[in-house]
Amino acid sequence: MSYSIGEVADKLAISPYTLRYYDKEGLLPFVDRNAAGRRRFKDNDFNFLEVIVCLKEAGVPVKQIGDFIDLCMTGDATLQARYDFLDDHEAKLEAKMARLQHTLDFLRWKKWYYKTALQAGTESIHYLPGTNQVDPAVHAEFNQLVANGASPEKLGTLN
Amino acid sequence: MSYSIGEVADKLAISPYTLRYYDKEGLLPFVDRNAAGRRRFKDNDFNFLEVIVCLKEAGVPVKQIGDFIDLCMTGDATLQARYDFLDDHEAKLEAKMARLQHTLDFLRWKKWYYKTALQAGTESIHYLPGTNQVDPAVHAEFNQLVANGASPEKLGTLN
DNA sequence: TGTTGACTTAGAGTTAACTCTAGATTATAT
DNA sequence: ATATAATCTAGAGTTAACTCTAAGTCAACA
Repeated sequence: MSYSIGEVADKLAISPYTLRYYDKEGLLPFVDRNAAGRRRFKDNDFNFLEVIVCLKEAGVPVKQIGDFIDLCMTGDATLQARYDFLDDHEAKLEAKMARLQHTLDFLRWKKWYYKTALQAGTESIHYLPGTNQVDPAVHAEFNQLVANGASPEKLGTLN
Repeated sequence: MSYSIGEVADKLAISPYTLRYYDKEGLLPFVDRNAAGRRRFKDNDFNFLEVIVCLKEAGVPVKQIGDFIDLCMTGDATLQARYDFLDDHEAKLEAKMARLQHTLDFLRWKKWYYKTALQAGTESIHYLPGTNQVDPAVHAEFNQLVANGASPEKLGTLN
């Protein structure tokens, strides 16, 4: 079986423009052309495409994805380099996910901050007496609740 | 205590250029100026700044962060809107982290693919006999190993 | 057999988020 | 007192990743 650029675009939920852009940037050297010069994707090409989509999602720049595809086209001499590339980006992705977990924790504490303000009808319950400045103890109070076993993803939930 | 733009930039590990850009985009309406027109950040401003940094990390566009800051400056009438904003972006971040987890799983399976190819000295051990196409059963084999209790983050590790 | 609609290329346009330059002012350190 | 460093604004420049336009080719259907 072979597929047109439009069919592939539909399957991957990305535009034909984007696929042509990737091709221009050297990400799709494996794609065949028919007699009229039109791209014909093979079943095996989806193995490459899912790697491209994965690396995109991982935040790898298009240019570097091109480097990886180059390695793939070169053959067995680059197996180690390809492994190292993936190993590197696995570590980067793990680091990013750890950062995002902290971001999520912060978002949940802020939701709790607003939930309690909402219940009081005013944000000023979190201020230091007689000021417009947030009492640093408020965050500590939230952390205390979490330390005592409360679920952070539930603490800030309304109702 | 008050802080110059350079001191704040150092603390947050972002450039003064970027802070001025954020100010231009309306993210820092709370920052005071001294007699010479220079920005003076207060201790309480760091509460706003850490929200800005958090939303940035969560992938919220600068313009939308500006909308949130506007709500903050308006007062208690916007408490619900601010809660809803954070709730929305919490959900989006959770969805993103789930996608990244799938991406990480894929990266690990590909590492295993190259680890085993490396041990064999050639990628062709994963091809269908007599072709240059990857055997779909290879991925199933990896999933089988994981289902049998192997750790995905260890399976693709060298040594 | 014509007429849609999908495809081709080259190249221009867009957007977000910086990042920097120029020219002026102000603060700090000998 | 003076040189160096930090700050200011307005506005220009950069980069990545698309996104689209124009002008033409090709395929499928009534």
